[in-house]
Amino acid sequence: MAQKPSIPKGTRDFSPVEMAKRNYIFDSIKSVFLKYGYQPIETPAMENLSTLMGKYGEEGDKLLFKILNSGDFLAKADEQLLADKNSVKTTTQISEKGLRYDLTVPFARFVVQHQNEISFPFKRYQIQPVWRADRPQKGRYREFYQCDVDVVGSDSLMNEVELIQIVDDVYKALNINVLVKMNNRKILTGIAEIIGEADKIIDITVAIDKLDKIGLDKVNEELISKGIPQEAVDKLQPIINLSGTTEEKINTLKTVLAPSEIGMKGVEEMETVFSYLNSLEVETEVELDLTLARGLNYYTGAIFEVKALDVQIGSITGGGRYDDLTGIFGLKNVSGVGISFGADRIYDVMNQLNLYPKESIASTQLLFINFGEKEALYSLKALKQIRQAGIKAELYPDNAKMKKQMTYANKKEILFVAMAGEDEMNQGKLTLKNMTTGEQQLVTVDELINIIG
RNA sequence: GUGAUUGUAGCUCAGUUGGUUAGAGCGCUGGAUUGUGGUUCCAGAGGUCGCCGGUUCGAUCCCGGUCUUUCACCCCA
Repeated sequence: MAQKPSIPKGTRDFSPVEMAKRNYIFDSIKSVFLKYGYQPIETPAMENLSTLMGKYGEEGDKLLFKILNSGDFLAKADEQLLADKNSVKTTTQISEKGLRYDLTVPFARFVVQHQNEISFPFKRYQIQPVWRADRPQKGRYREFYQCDVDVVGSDSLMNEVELIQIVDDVYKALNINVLVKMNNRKILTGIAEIIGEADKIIDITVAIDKLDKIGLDKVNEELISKGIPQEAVDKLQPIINLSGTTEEKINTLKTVLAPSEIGMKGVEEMETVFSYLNSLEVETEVELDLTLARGLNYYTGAIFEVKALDVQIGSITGGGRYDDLTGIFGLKNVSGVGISFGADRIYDVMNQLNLYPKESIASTQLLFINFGEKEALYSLKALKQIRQAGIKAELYPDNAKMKKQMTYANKKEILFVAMAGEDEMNQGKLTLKNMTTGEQQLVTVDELINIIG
């Protein structure tokens, strides 16, 4: 027990059965991305720390996994800093690489670095793991997969509409009922403006984002504790409590936000997106939710979040518009919009609701029993033909006891077993056994392909 | 990072108010059945009771530390 190997906290192994399920999810998502003309890219697991640091706020810097420099990494470290146990400053001297924290920042780096090879608008998708040094919890891991789709180099709101269509397609394909929540950072900025607290925009959004979880009273308490005057909090109430249809909400916002130019711009953007969604008859429900804030600092326009309706879990997809992400890396005026599907949470939802089609997770369909060298060769020839017909089939590699071979088929949930011994070989046929019913019949290879395929 | 919580066979869990050989079910291996699995019956293997240290004549049990699990906060997919 003690000597047993283990894996780091918050990481997981995936068994063949789990991989079949995960691949079904990845493949479903990927095929939707491809259908809309997005192209895949990959970036390294590790980035230079200078690329990563400062992009996710102070909190994010702490959650980055840092990689120790190779060789005698302490040699270059400042002795005074070491003596002072100054972890933050020492880190910059002994570590210059880190594991990626998300796919968006590496993508921004990619776009800037390859700007001359890329023709804009650039539509890419990226499915890779990311790492966060967070404390693991349910649905929360230190290594998990993100499936990102982004468009950069286009301001058009058509992109926002397209992303929602993609969400609609993906979750229809996976058979998960979802609700899309949408908001706009400009509206939030406008709200902060009209209550006269423009500089407190982050505190305000972080607080009202918690409305669902902690309730109105606590949200107001938090606002006050962040130094927002009671008067401003009062002014905020009708906006936080905004209800009705999307149309009604937008109309209310138009009057409330009239004094704020940026706020009105946000309302206008939302109106445009919703009108497209209506005429395109997107089936998934899309709701305007002003309490949706998303902590990320770089969103500037639309903000999305997708929640599963039948399972209690955090958001399973999120994203938004960021006008100046590449700006940090020196490329100005390139706007992007994208969303990220949380594969691991989707996996949890799929498992709980057991939504996998049988075919998607089936492995071997047919097993040949091994009776010895001559028989195995005969089976192998049949197998070649059977595999060409697209049937997943295998021969048991050893001339083991029948019972062992049958048990193997059982364990692997193989539906058919084929037996070719002397009798069958003489007739040029095979005995095919259906493992569910127990029925057996003597058939030719062609007949077998017909039955199984 | 803060505060809790968990750890006994491959898996799910009993148990010991500190005392000789720590149990069950499932699974695994072999046999009944040397061309027939999933049912049944019989037999067997498998544990330094998470790890390190302390208290004690003696620790799986008590104490401390550490790692791991789960949960809340923070933050987030």
